[in-house]
Amino acid sequence: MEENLTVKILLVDDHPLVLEGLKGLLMHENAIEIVATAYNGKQALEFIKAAHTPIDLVVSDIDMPEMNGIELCKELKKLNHPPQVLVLSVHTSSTMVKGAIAAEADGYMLKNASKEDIIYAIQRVANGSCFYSQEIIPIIYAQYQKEKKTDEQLATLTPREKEILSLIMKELTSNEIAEKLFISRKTVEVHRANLLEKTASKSTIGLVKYALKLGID
Amino acid sequence: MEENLTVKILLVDDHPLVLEGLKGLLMHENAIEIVATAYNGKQALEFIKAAHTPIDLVVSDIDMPEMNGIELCKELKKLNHPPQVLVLSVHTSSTMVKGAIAAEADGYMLKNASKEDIIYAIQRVANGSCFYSQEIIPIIYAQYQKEKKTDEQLATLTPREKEILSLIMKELTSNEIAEKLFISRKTVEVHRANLLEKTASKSTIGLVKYALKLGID
DNA sequence: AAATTAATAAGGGTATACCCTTAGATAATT
DNA sequence: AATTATCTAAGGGTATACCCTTATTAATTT
Repeated sequence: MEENLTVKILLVDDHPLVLEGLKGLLMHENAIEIVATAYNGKQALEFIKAAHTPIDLVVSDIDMPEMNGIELCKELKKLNHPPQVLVLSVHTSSTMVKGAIAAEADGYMLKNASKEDIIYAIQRVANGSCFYSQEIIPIIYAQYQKEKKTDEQLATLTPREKEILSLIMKELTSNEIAEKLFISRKTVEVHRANLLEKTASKSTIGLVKYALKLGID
Repeated sequence: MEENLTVKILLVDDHPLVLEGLKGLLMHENAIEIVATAYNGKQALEFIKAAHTPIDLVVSDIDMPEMNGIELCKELKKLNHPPQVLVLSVHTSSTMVKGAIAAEADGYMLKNASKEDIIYAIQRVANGSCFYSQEIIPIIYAQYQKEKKTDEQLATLTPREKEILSLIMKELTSNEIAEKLFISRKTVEVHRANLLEKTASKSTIGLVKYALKLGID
């Protein structure tokens, strides 16, 4: 992409079988050159740092001894010219997916994908795009569904309560809220008490947590 | 999928040209039958509710008069046997994408996609899977990158401060924290004051907002 | 050796939050 | 017509949070 047309790849997986499988898959792609393989993140990182030929793309497993794929990705992205990183994993758990995204991985591919999908993903990521298995989107999706449920709980708050809650969130005291709304401090306190009860909070802290879940900030 | 092999589709878009384009694209797919088209969400919803033939898949634009695609999706998913919904949009903004996900859309496809991708997406969603354009994942991705940045801010908190912050988040008072940690209430208050200063918070409310951003809850 | 940072503790003071109860006015609902 | 929900207000009381200052100890860093 930058100077040479062939994409230089480093494969990282602690299972020799998987490495062999990937090699077999990519062997016939003539725009792809597998420069090296590594058995864990540490080994991969050392190779990249010492390499005379720059690596364009790292395809890495997550579960590995010494240094896992997410840590590897984080370290790689700290480099001056970071390679693209495609994470290849069996995990569909949200923590893994989030971890990879937070580590700035350019792609997250599930290992049960078809040959075609894997080749497609590698080519996409190698070209500077990203690729995420469709299966992982419902995981992020689940996150938003939680919010949706609490959306209905918000409906149980009266308009005035919502108004006061949003002022509380702006770090206003009861006195300041009273002044702003031209009502008594005592009235504000009644609303606060009702808010605490409705949200089952022990203190304003719980209230703030509740409000943030609903996107009030 | 359920009783008939052909997927019954309703197309929704306020631009006749787009409807024509979609029809043209899907015309030659013999597993697909375009049952009807609508110019906005309201029209589509009315059609679905009145239809004798159940609709398997609704392919809808977002920007439309009367009722937009996200509202339509929300309403559709409230039905007893909700159809699959594929949102088709020009928007790459995170609010749109999040909105669609929250509305339980089964797919989000960008309008600049290729013919093949559109057909692939429709078939995937029609089969009960989901499909999201790869381009939208970095949008959700951006969410997690924000967290990463604040991650470094957390490092400025001392271990003790982090410990106390997490107890504050559990709605414990200074007294309760003092008892738990076998230290004086006054010491806890010093830590609180330092936390407020470090996080530039006016009160505990700001502290809670800060902590939640970092995933402490 | 000196300086900085972190954790600890304390006293005094004010404002705020939260608990309790009671109660009037309005509007919507049954 | 009667009930219910909402918003309003108030008094009294306690606990908590937050402000100010000062100070000792230990560990780390310069």
